Amino acid sequence: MTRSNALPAAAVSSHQPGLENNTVISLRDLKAQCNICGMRGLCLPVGLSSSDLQKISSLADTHVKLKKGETLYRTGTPFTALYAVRLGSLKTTVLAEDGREQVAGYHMLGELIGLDGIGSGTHGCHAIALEDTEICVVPFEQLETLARELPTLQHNLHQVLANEIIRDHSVMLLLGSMRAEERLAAFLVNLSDRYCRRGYSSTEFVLRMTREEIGSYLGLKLETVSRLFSRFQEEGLIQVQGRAIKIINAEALRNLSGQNNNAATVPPKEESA
Amino acid sequence: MTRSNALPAAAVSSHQPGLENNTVISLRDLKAQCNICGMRGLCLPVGLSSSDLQKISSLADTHVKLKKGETLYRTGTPFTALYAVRLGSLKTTVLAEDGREQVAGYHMLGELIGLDGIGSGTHGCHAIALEDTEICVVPFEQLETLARELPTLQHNLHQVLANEIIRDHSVMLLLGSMRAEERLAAFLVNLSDRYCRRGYSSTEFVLRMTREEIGSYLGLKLETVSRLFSRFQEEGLIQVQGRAIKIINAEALRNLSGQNNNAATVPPKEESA
DNA sequence: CGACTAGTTGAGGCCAGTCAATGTTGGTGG
DNA sequence: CCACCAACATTGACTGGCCTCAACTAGTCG
Repeated sequence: MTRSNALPAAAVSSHQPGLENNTVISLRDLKAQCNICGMRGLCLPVGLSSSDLQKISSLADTHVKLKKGETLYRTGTPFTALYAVRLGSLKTTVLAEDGREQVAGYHMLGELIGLDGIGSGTHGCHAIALEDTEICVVPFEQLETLARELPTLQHNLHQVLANEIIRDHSVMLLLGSMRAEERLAAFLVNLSDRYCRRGYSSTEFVLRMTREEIGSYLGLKLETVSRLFSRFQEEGLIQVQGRAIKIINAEALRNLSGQNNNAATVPPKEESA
Repeated sequence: MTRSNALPAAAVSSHQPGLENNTVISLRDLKAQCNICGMRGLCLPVGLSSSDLQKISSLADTHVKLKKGETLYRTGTPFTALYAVRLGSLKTTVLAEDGREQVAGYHMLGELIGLDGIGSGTHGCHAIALEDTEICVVPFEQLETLARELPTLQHNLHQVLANEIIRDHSVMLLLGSMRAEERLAAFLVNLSDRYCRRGYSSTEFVLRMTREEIGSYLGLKLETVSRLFSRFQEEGLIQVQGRAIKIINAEALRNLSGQNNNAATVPPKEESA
């Protein structure tokens, strides 16, 4: 639990969030501001002038590096900032009172996490890096202040929050009314879409999480997940080699998942898992 | 689909949302502003001066009455406003692409719904009255404008959004890792708490929804719900008479639901379902 | 009164969980 | 470099909780 307080010399006056085991670095010198950040269109929906982006990027010039397995924040720690994933990926997990833990979401680059802390002032879940990960820290108080000046930013923030609600609803639908094979298919389709949107292959990717973590997210046991991977392979839907996945029959997967791919009529929208 | 355009004479200039089969009435004359509305502390977390409240209440002086079964908004209809429940209750339901429908939440007086529409500009679920219901319409554009002037209101709005995310997470936990009896117990405990917070009995209340709707929300079939009600009664946990519920052994229910009632150490927070 | 909806209860089946044995992979230190 | 270990993954046999199908009851409304 060594807590790094090596704050950058930057003008960010926000209180340092409860980071653990992390290295805090300043990327000011690297000129890694939001307007040259590749994630710009994902993090904050487009529609901001470059001068506005300048203001935002000056907000978020604190960065954090996490090694695989390290924690960005924990349930109950004070909420002070939102976090944008610049590189890598994380899982968020929620805890039941009785100790049961469940993966609430997987987050990859360009996604904003920590939103659930706004309500109570403390984080409502754990965020743990699934691989070496780089995070952009956005002090929330300052974001709120800036949002009062920039209506577009304000609206974007509201959209990000509302999209998280939409995402949660689709997970509820998955958990509440889909069978195991449908859940796993939906999971793969979702990952595929998100990789695709980021310019990666939609058909070949490497899972960053264990079978158990997948199961936790989908409300299944790890053995069930493993069996389904094997079955999907037998049926020619995918090829599995450990965590390496190759999608062979995307259409069949999409049908299984309940999302007919004539959904091309619907504009693809950012939806994380 | 008769659409009432009987807008009140009030100064609300917002475009009328896609209401269906509803009567729109002005309560200006009834002086039913937020600051005398009994729901003030629930709707918008406290911390606003009375003059600020005045501004907000002038925003929300359009009211809607729904009869049982009527729709407040539908999936896909344009989002223009948030809705506060003044009286009665509603369910919201989400639709899968393949037509499957699932109850996403039950909302009673003092709760704010329609939040999910912010993201895409169209509603992401249906909202249907479970009984005769009165709704307070809060035009969202104007709310955003006002939020830029009133930091407290701005923050409250963020909190309401974030609390919805928290709530969804607890539903995900329920659906993903609890057994049928635990789910139903959690449902009853949740209702009990919410009635209690509103000054109603926490031990005797009347369900506003069918067994099927309960099942849909909990990821169970109606027969399972019915059987569990019977079993809970046999075991002396509750008394059931159709939709009338009397909780006999609240502690046992709470234990079943995974929320030990020593959770009195944790400040009870508003959490809808 | 008949038609309809909501709810209860029973019998049987199936999907996913549980338990257990074995195989595979990746990191570490000698 | 390889042996070793721990974590991760696969597969099989069996179990059980919830679903499905079905019959019946109770209350409601025209």
